[in-house]
Amino acid sequence: MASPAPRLPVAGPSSEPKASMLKRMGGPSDLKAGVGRGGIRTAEEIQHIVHEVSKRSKYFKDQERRDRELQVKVDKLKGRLAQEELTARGDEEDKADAILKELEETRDLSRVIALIDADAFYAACHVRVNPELEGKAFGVGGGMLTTASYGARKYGCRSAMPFFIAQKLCPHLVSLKLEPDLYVKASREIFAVLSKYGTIAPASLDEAYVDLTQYCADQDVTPTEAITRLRAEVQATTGLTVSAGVSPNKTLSKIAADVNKPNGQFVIDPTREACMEFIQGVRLRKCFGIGRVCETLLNGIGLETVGDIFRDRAKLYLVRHHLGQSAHFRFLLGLYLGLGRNRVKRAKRGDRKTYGVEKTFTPTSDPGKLDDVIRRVAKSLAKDLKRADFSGRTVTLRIKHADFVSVTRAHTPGKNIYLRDYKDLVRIGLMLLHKEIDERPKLIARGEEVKGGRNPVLKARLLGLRVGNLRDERALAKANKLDGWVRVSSRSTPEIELSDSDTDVQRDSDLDDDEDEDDDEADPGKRALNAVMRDAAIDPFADAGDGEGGVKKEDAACDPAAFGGASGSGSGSWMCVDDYDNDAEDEDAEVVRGRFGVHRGATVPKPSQRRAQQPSSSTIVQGSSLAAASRAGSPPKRKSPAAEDASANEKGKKRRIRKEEEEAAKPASGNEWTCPVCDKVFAGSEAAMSGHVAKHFADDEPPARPKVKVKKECGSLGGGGMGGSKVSSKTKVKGKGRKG
DNA sequence: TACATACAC
DNA sequence: CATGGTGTATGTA
Repeated sequence: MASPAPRLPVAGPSSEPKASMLKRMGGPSDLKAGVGRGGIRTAEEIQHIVHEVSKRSKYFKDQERRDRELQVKVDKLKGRLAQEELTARGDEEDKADAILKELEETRDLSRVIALIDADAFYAACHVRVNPELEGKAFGVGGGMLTTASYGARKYGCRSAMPFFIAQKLCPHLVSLKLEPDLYVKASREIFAVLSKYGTIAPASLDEAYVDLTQYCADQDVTPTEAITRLRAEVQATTGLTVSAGVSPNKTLSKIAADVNKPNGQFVIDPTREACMEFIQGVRLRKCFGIGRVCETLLNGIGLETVGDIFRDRAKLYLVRHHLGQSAHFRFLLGLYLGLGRNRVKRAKRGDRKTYGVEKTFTPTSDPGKLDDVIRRVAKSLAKDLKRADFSGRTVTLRIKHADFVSVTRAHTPGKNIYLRDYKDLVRIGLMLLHKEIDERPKLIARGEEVKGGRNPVLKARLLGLRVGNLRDERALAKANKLDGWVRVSSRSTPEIELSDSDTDVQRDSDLDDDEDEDDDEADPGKRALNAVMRDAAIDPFADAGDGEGGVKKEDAACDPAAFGGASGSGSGSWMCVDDYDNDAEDEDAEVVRGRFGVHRGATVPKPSQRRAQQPSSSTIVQGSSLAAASRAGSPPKRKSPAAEDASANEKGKKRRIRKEEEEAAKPASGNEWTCPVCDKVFAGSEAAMSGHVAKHFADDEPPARPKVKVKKECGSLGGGGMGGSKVSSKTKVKGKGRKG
C-alpha cells in the first residue's frame, strides 16, 4: 500500500488520480483495447478527460473500491512471495524447468490456425451501406458505444465507453443507431467466405478461427499465401476488411491478429523458435485469459511480459498456490512456450449450460417497480427457453445494487423439477427478490454484512434471472422417440394454474402492454431473415442424439473432443472448442493436459453430467410439486413501500427516494433491439449481441455422427481460471461413434 | 448446491 | 446526470 504522498490539488477538490484508476477507467493504456496509432489526443489528455467526467459517478466510486481491494491482494501476494523466498529450497527453477520440458513435449506445429477479426466491424457495416460515413468520427450505439469508428478512435473513443464520455473526447462525435440486420448479414457473408478455406469456429459476429491446414495442403500454398487470399476474398466479396493472425495455434493467432490491425495480417512460422520469439515480448494483458486482475497481480511481483514468466519462474513457483486461477503456474509456463490449442471446432447446441436475461434500469427501491422488472425479465427468458427448447432446474436471481455491487441468489425447486414457463420463472424470481428485500433490514439490524450499503431498503440498478442445470428437451424427445414438441409444450402449462392464485402473478397481464415485442410479424424484411437464420441455426435434429439421447457417462468422460474453450471466457470460450491437440494419448499425458492441453495442478475436474442423459420419462415439471415447493418457500408478504421508507428514515436516510422513483425502472438506455434469429431483446451492447448471435451460428453445425460429448474440459485459463481440464486420453473419438 | 469472482466479447 | 448484457469456468464452503 504505501500510496504516494498526495500531490497538490488540481482543479477542484480532487486530488491526484491514481495511475491504477486512470488505467481502470479505460485510458488508452488499456492494452486490450488496442488503441494507439495516429491519435489526435495524447494518452494523458484522454485519461484526464475521462477522469474528470467520471470521477464523481457511482460507477467510479465502485471502481475505486475494486481498485483498493485489488491492491490489497497484490500486497498479500508480495508478502507471501517475500516469505516464501526466505525458506526457498533453491530448486524452484528446476521444478519449473521440469514442467517446461513436459509441456514442450506436447507442442504441435502441424496445423495452420488463423484468427480472423473484422476491423471496426459495426462501424464498417454502416460505412458499407452509407459511404458518406467514411472517415467520419462516429460511434455505434446509444448509451454505451458498441464500436467507435477509426475516425473517433483517434480522439480516444472506444467501444464499451458511455456515449456521454466519448462525446467529451470528441465533441463532434455522431451516434448511429444499432442495426442488427446489417451486422448479421455482413457476418454471414464473411463467414461464408471463411468456410471456403477450412472449418471455422465463430467467436462472435466479427471474429472466427479458421483451420487452414487442409487448404494449404490441397492448394500447396504457404500459410501466408492462404491468409492473403482469404483476406482479399473477404474484402472483394463483402467490402469489409479483416485482420488476421496465423500460427500453429489459437493462442498465438489471436495475439498475432492484433499486430497489424486494421486490415493487416501477421504470420508466425511453424517453428518452435518463431513461436517463442513472437510471444516473449508480448504484454501479459494481451494474452487471452489474462485480464486486469491477473495482470495486476503479476505486475505486482515484477512480471510485465510473457518472457518474464521464464525469467521469474522461480518466483512464480513459490507463489504458485496464490496466483488465482487465472495465473495458474502451468498455464503461464505454457504461455511462455507459445503453446495453445489448435483444434477448430464449433460448439454444439448441447454445450450450452445456462440461459439468462438481465436488465439495467434507473436505480429504485420501489417494490412494485422491481417486481415489474422481474416480470419483464422472466417473460423474456421464458421466451428464449421455449424457443430453444430447453428447460432447467436452477433459477438464479442477480441483483446489482445502486452502488454497483452485485449479489446472486439461487433456488432449485427439486431434483426432478425442470422449469421453462414464464409463471414459474416469475414466481421463483419474485420469491428470491422478496426474500432478499425482507431479510435485508434484519441482517442490518443484527449488524451483519450486506452488500449494497447499510440502508435497510434495497435499492437496485439491475435485476436478472438465469436458468441453469439445463435439460435439452429436444434431445430428450428425440431420444425417446416421442413427439417432443407436443409433449413439451403441453406439459408444463397445466400446473401454472396453481400459481394463478398467487398474489405475485396477478398482474402478469400488465406486462403485456408495457413491453415485449412479441410482434414476430413486425418487419417483413426482418422476418425473412429470421426464417433463414432460424432454419440454418436451429436444426431441430441437431444434437438431438442420433438415436442416443443420452450419452453414457463413461463415454462422455472419455471424449477427447472436449468442450474446451478458453475458459473463463464467456461467449468466447464457448466457441473455442477444443483442446490442444495431442496425439500422445497415454495415461501420463492425461495428467499433463490442461488449458494448453496441459493439466494444471492436481485437481482433476470430474466429468460433468450430461444433462440430456436423464431418463426421458421424467416430466418437465412436476406441476404440483413445483407449486407446492414454491409456496412452501414463499416469503412473507412484503411491507408496504411506506413502511420501508419508515425503515429508511430510522437509518437516517432521507426520503428523496420518492422522487427518484418517479422515473425509476425505466430502461437506462433507450437503445433496444432484437436478435434477428430468436427475437431476444438487447439493450445495446456489441458484445452481448455478438456473443448471442454467434451462438446461433454455432448451432448451425449439422450433427456430426454419433458423437459423444463431454463437458468439462476446458482448460482455461481464464478467469476464473483456468481450469484444468481433463481429457482423457484413451479414446480418441475421432469420429466413430461409439457407444456401445 | 449456492455464491462470488474473473474473463471475454 | 451518467458506465451493458450474455455466458463460461473455478474455488470455496
